[in-house]
Amino acid sequence: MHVTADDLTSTLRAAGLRITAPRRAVCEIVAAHHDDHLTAATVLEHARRDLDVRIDRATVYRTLEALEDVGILRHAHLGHGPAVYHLTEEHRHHHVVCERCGATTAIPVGEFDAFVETIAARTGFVLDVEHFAISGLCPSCAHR
Amino acid sequence: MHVTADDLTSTLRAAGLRITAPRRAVCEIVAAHHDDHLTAATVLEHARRDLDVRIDRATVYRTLEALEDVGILRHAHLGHGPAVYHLTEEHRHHHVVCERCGATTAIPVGEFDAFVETIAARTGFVLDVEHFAISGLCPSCAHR
DNA sequence: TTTTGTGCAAATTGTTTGCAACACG
DNA sequence: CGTGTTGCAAACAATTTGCACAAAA
Repeated sequence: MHVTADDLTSTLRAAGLRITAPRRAVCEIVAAHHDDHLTAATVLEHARRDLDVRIDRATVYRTLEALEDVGILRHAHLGHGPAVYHLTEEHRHHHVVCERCGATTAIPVGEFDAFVETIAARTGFVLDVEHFAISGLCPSCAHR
Repeated sequence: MHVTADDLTSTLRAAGLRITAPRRAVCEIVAAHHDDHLTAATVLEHARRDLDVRIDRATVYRTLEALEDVGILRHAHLGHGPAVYHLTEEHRHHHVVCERCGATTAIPVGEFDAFVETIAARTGFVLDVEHFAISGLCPSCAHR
């Protein structure tokens, strides 16, 4: 089963944080859209539209940050534009973004393993390949 | 020998662009700092300090863009913060940036070849690994 | 009732754009 | 001279911050 809004709020509470209406709303949205590319703006939108709650954008950022601090959420940068958030548990693929048309494609994590290990062996750096998407040209844009 | 400021201005001129004082200054700076991590702000700084020329930031961006359009310059995003520019000719390595302390390390291009080919074979995407730096933890930050 | 969290508004950072004046070719 | 360029100032997008007020625990 997937992570639920309650899982998220409990984790926040366990970390000594208070559970407020805005926080609960953000948790619900994050849980409900675990496989989307959630941005802070999207969360705000969902709060207003789906839950009919109006939260300030600063609060959205702060709540997302709290969830990240607690370890259940992460954000990634897919090219330019806003950061996208995803549950740590759910993220089982990386992204490649077409720098011309913006199309994104998912790449299974395993595809990166050999590469990450090579770099670790050579440089000592432990890569976090998913934090910044890799740029490139999608098949159709590449044909030009 | 390295690319000179004249090489840059000639290329611009060959593309039908006019050579103006600001453009010449930017070309000189780019040529002189071919192995640095030049940002638009840095270019501006050098223009003012080293060349005693005051260029507007919009002009710096436009000139850098012109150089990119002409194919002799590229920019990359090393984590957050401003884009860094480098001569196409000179760029013989990629970067990995420590997400904790910001340290960057260079990785020879060859290190990526196998990976880029695997992705191309599997997805048809032609990766441009250098456009967005890869995030990670440097050896010392990783030990925590 | 004492912290912690919220909304609001303003600040920040990096980059882009509209436009009138300007100058290369 | 005429079109490409510049500087300026304002617009932008994403995110952050300061602060008085509100509300969890």
